[in-house]
Amino acid sequence: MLTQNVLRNRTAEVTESERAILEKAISHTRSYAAGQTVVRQDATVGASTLLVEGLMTRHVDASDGRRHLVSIHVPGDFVDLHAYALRQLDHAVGALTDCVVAVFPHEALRRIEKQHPRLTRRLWFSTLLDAATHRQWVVRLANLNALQRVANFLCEMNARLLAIGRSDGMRFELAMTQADIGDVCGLTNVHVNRVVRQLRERELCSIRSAQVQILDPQGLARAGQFRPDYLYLNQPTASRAVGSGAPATP
Amino acid sequence: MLTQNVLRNRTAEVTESERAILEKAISHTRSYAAGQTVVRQDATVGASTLLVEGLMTRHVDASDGRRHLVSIHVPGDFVDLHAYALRQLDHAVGALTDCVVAVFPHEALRRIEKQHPRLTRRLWFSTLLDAATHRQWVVRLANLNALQRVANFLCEMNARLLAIGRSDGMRFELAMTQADIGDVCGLTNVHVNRVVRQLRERELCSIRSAQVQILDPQGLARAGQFRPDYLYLNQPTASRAVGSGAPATP
DNA sequence: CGAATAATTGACCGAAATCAATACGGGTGG
DNA sequence: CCACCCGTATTGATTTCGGTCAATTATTCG
Repeated sequence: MLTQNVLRNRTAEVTESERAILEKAISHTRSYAAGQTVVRQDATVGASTLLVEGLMTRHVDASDGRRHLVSIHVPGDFVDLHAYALRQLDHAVGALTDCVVAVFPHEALRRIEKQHPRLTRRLWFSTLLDAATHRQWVVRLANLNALQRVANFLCEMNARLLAIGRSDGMRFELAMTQADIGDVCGLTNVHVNRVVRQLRERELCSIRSAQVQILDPQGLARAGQFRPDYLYLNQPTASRAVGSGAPATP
Repeated sequence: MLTQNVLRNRTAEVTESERAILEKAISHTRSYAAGQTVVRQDATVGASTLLVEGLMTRHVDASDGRRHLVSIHVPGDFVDLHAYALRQLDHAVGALTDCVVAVFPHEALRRIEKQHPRLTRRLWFSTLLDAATHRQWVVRLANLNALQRVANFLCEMNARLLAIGRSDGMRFELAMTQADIGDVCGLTNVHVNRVVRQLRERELCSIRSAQVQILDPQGLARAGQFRPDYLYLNQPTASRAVGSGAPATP
């Protein structure tokens, strides 16, 4: 069941029959090794990618060889669905870890668009949630300091992985190097390292060999000013809003 | 003709008949004074807003009173169209300058969705372009220094205003304070001021009483690593890609 | 085991923030 | 018309956060 996690991390849960329709739209699956480019920037693409296993990035290759991350994806994410409408991508798609993806030819998506308006709407909806995540990244980068950014990012990944059953809320695998985290948070690997140490010293969380152990969920969320509602996630269990939420005197 | 600029800044130009359909979906127009909140965060909204005149922001109100900008909008932008599908907003919408907006009740949009799939697709498309702009903001914040960020932002605004006829490519009005620019670029007002001075000294551009005068378009774009293709804009005239574009050895 | 990759730590530097004071500009009201 | 005010812009002095450079230690994996 390749689509087992599709949209599962999102408020709009797909039904069983919709899942079946999606399964039929898959032309094939493919594996990628960590570091491989899945879709080259500026390529005109004829298919969209559903991530089944692993982590993928969306990034811009800078002229100096650096890689500018704009997005990270977990299993169940439709990585480049928006390419279906945009035709041309403004960024590249790559495998951050070893990955398995399911490929949806745009032709099949076009058929779905014609025949299943309800499902189509959900797919579109998921692109809007991508945009919401982008906005969270903007806030993180523009307004938080190094420690806050890393804490915030770890909370985000915890929430997203929790929604697809890849985290129990306290512990999850995150196969990213400190340099990768730096790319996400706009920091150097060296400084990420220092921040990670601080998080450990403050007993908020610890990272050891790609395992993130959250010691103080509330404290980590507070430290990262993390508000899960941003992501419009299903919260299967715990961790609702943390910092009192928006007061906003009317 | 309130919708005169709608989607005009985008690749997908609407036809005259589509414009007429949109006009009919407007329930009323409204004016807002600079600084006013148009949509409060977490409000459930029943209408979406097309900006007709002025500049609007999308932002998160932080607990410390600061305002975290995630987006800026120019005339012709459907500011919160995505709220139509999301129902609930993850951020507030505000008037940065005095504004005029056209209000589209979601009921009317629902009618359009039923009867005009082609137009519906264009509207959806415009939300994807919002996401593309978000991605550009992420890159700007994560990877550029202060001078590059401001230069990049000015190029973005120039390109977007050019597309709707509010810039001639060399000069445009930008009714933002240096503190506002700082909110966009993740900088303090003080440092924005220093950067603006540098831009003037390097003869790239000058800003005087809300008028941006671009002295060296190529140089400014280079300084800001600006690539207009990000925004999927119609380029009515000049300024195609600047820095050779993606080489990407296959 | 040994090579490569990743993490860690220290010393030093530099970009941007902070704090603080001053100048400007344009609108208001006497 | 001018004086006053308030928001904005400007500039300097100082501090701090994060980057850079460099070396060392762990891990991982073939």
